[in-house]
Amino acid sequence: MEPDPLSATTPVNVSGRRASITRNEILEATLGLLGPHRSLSSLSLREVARATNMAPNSFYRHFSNMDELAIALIDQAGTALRGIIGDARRRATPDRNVVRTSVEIFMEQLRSSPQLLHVLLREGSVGSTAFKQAVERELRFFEDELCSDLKRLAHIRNTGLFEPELTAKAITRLVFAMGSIAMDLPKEQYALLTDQISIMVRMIIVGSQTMSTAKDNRI
Amino acid sequence: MEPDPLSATTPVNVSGRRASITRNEILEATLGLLGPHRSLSSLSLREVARATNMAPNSFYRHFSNMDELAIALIDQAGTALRGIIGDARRRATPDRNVVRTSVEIFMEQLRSSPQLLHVLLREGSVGSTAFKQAVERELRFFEDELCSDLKRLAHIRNTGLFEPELTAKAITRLVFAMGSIAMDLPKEQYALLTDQISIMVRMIIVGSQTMSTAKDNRI
DNA sequence: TGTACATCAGTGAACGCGCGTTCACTGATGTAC
DNA sequence: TGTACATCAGTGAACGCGCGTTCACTGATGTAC
Repeated sequence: MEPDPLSATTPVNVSGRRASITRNEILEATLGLLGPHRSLSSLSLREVARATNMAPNSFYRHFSNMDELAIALIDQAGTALRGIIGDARRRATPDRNVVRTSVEIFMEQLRSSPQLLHVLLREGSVGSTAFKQAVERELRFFEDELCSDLKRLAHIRNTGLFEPELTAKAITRLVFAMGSIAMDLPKEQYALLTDQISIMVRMIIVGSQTMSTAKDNRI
Repeated sequence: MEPDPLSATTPVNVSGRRASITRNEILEATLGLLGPHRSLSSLSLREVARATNMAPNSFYRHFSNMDELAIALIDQAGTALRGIIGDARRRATPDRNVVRTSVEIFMEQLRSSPQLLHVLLREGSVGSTAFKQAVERELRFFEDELCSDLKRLAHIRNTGLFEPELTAKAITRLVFAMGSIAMDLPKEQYALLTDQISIMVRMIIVGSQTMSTAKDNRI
């Protein structure tokens, strides 16, 4: 017999009060609210409170406003995703094509935890300045890591690379833009999109290599 | 002497009622509300009504809800931008580099009427399904037109093109993603961004050309 | 071990506000004769 | 030209609702002695 169905999952005192609320519980609950039609900037403080099963004003014990929560979530998502991609990169064998493999990992992550990527793919275009800067910062981390990879790869293969920073930026932004499209498509199309994105990335890399040896790169 | 300051700009009856309100007035007023921190999906019906200087319920004489207005605005923005780019393309001389010229026109449009581009650059990731489909439709128009251009260009220059559709899609998405970044930067940096975007586009095109003649395009 | 006390995370109740939407009204405009 | 009437775009007032934020309270937990 459960008088309150929530008490089965949440520790509750005799007074009916939540025993304790961790910052992470709030972040997790907020992630769970994100979806194709719900972005961080469209969430209300009270929605987050309901999802966390706490009183609305309890929110202020952990964050001073929704912007602060959003930024915490963006930082967390960026760190998590870079960790995953970094791990995969370090495990990558020279046998497999590195571009293809990386795009596959990215798409797999998109499939398994879309909310985490939602934060990085879709929140950058709206919201407060601090908000957008947090997303930009995370994207630049990706660009920097990718840029190192590209340089190392070019060195190994003994090919040149035209404007490595721009190449990395183009790849990052394009992959994230395509990932944003993917989020709205049925999962059956992920394989097709993985192919398409891989080809696109390959075009940029091949273009960069070719331009590094060309005499005339006037644009 | 103006008893009501608004009557100086808006025809008002003796009863204090707006003489007439056109659909276009509402669209224009809505565009004026958009900015770095304000997207279509964050606007309220009452905000639009205030900006149009009409009673909130008058909104329903023109649109059945905010989504309908948003879609009308997206269609209008897409048509307008394609017109501008199409004109410029037809006027382009073979002397000037076509990529560079097109990117310049795009960036100039971004500078002169950011609100119009805002609708296409930033509204695609949030909002209702119908909403996002409207943006996707407009972007595909761009892709199609660009694809024709690329094929024609390749034919003239007698170069190949690997996967023209994908090439066009990569360019479109990348340029729009970079344009979205540009909207938040001071205008002094537009020249720099124009350079960067031009190089990125060039990388994709050169990559596509190179891959069309390569034997091994495994990705 | 037991007692007194300080701290502070969580909360119920309340607030004022802007929101989307409805209803019935009004008065300008067009139409029939 | 004048009159009677229908239409309908624009509106004032009102509604119920969810919102962010505040206040004072409570009771669990840690600390001093």
